Amino acid sequence: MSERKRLSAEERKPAILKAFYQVIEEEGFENASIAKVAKKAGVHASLIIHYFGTKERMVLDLVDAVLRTYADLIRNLPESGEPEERLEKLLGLIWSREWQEAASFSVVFSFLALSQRDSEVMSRVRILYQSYRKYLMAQVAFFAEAEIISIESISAAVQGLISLSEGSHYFCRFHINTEDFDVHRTNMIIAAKRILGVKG
Amino acid sequence: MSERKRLSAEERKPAILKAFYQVIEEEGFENASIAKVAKKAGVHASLIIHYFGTKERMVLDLVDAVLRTYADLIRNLPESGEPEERLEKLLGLIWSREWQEAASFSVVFSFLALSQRDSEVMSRVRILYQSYRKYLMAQVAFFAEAEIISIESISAAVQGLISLSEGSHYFCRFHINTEDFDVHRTNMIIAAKRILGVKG
DNA sequence: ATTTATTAAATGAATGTTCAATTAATAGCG
DNA sequence: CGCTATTAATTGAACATTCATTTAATAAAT
Repeated sequence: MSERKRLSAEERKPAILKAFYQVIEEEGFENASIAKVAKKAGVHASLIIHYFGTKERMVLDLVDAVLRTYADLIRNLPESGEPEERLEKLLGLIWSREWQEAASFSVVFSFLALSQRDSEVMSRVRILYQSYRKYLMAQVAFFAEAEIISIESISAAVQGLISLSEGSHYFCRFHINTEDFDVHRTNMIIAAKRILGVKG
Repeated sequence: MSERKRLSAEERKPAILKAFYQVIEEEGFENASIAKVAKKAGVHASLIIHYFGTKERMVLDLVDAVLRTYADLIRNLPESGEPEERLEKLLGLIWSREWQEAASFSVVFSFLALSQRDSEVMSRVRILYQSYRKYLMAQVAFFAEAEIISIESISAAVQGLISLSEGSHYFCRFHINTEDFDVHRTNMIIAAKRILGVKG
């Protein structure tokens, strides 16, 4: 409840975006009005317009921020190390709690729905997946080269991996119980290894 | 542009829901107002309130309708036949165009986002997944019994299958090109067979 | 004659946005 | 240092629209 005021634009804008994110999480994208965001951020509604111009642009800025979270996760995936360890580390990270909780389900799904109508959002999401795909292609090629996996096609294996991980992260909440997360993780890593044809 | 009027409640309500669905698809859940739905359905806004009481209930009715679409797909999955054929048929149906296009991405994702705040929606979605899971458990058990697959745990395999299929249906649009759908389908069936340890 | 479908008109609250006013920090200059 | 001019952050009040919903009236079918 600190009544701090007079922040710089550089500090205020992220604070507003954070408030926006929280409002979406709590009340849904369809109910996240500028007035509510302003209240949550502790500023006047017109300040939001002053900084973002329109609500539309604020949405786009939040989309960017959320996608950046995922881009950072991908950027921190292992690029070096011995084949076996690297593979273990990779799968461990994809099914880590950090990935699972990188962003609110509610927010992400609203943005993915939005991507179907908004070509700006769509293209940004696609760029993200492209980098994920590119990274996995390189790694799977490396694992195949090292002969610790057995696959027919690199791109097919990568498609399988991405689909499994996305489905697993977003839909497991509906078909497993909350306390089964650890079991689920283990199961998914087993499934991933099967898709990759991990030897041994 | 037929100016048909005076439908029975039985006919009008689904017509309104269809219009609602279309408005969500075109303009997004957050912009789907009663006024727009009324215009699309060719009726007065107050008629919508008359039939559904509140917008909230109309949303819930549409959620039900969409979930019923998926429930019907699950209900029509094979329950009999020789093991090999049945497995092929099952995977073919999961990755059929019918499943892929069962409902609009935009609508489904908005509803899944909604499920995070609305316990009514959440419980209905979970019930659907439960029936999907139950069906797959029985089938996978059958395939294992017939020894055409090799798995450690039935529930782990089923979790893998569901995750793969969901991830594949919803996220493939972001990491593959539109014209690659057939290749994608093939790849996913291969991945599914690996998860199941299909022999031969 | 009664029920049912449908509209008309009006409601207050909330929407995103504009523009001018106000306050606080910063920089220039003696 | 201190005074002042300028810039930047923030608010206030008003805007026309749109929102979901209510109540009463009308039209058509039974």
